[in-house]
Amino acid sequence: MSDIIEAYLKKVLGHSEQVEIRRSEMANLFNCVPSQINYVINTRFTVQKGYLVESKRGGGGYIRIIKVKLLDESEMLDTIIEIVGNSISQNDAYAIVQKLYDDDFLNKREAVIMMAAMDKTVLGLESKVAKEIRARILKSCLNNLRYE
Amino acid sequence: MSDIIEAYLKKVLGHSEQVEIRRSEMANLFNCVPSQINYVINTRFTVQKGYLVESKRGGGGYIRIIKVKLLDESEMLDTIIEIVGNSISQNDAYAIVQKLYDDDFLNKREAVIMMAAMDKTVLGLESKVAKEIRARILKSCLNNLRYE
DNA sequence: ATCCCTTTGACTAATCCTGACTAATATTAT
DNA sequence: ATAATATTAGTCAGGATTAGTCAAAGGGAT
Repeated sequence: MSDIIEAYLKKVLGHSEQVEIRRSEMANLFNCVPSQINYVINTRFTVQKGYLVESKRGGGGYIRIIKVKLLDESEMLDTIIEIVGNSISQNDAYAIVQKLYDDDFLNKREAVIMMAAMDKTVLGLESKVAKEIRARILKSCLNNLRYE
Repeated sequence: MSDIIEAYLKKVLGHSEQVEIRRSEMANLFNCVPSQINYVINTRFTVQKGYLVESKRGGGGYIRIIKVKLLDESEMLDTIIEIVGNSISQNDAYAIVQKLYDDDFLNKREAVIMMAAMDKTVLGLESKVAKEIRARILKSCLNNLRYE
């Protein structure tokens, strides 16, 4: 079933940059529960695979899937994300950003922004928690730099 | 419906610095209750999105929406940092980043990085703490871009 | 028999719409 | 002047409508 829904969405995306659906309509169309649509999207339309997903709840709500072009560096980002893991110190995080800057993947301002967001005093909190949040921030930034 | 009203107002603001409406007339025009106009204004025309709203009740009453003008860069950053305060929701933070992008202070990648760092799921569950961390991240980023 | 992927549905969260009630301002009457 | 009335906008809470989460159950391959 998930494969069928995936195929349907990819067919539409074959001749269009994006597709916008109403979750309950899709569930009706394929005779499944609404949350299955979420499952398909979460497993088949990830950013690693080149898709962005936006949605809105409430009246006139929607789910929008957008096809994006992944950069050549996408695989390198996978490696770095794996290295980061679930926790990282400020020093280690800065070293990664510095490396990305040296390799011309980030420019000066981009590096400055990332470091500013991962600053020890900015995150506050107890060191262990800060390191976990920092890891999530770093991975989130890298994940969102995969495309265009 | 809210989207339609929003689009109408933005269209007028597209070729004018401000727009002045009469609430009941708008409600009539779009065939909705008057308080829906308030809803649209409160959710779509916030300071975070770069709008000021003035109004007057009683005879000859009105609602006026004003697009805020760009000041010089440093002063603009001060204003935004003041708006951020000690706590900010993801939606409001994104609106500010979007505004900075629209005004060409940030480019696409920079905006994407900042949003990625301030994502709700990235910062964690406890909403109150997340909002405080988000405010510190946003202010830190802006302050570090001041002299770049 | 076990493991991994899929399916399900109850519960949660976000957004929108509505209307009764309140508040401010202007106008008219005394 | 003051008071009463009319005319406007603001607030808020509840209901409706949509999507998200998560843990448990199902099912097929090895």
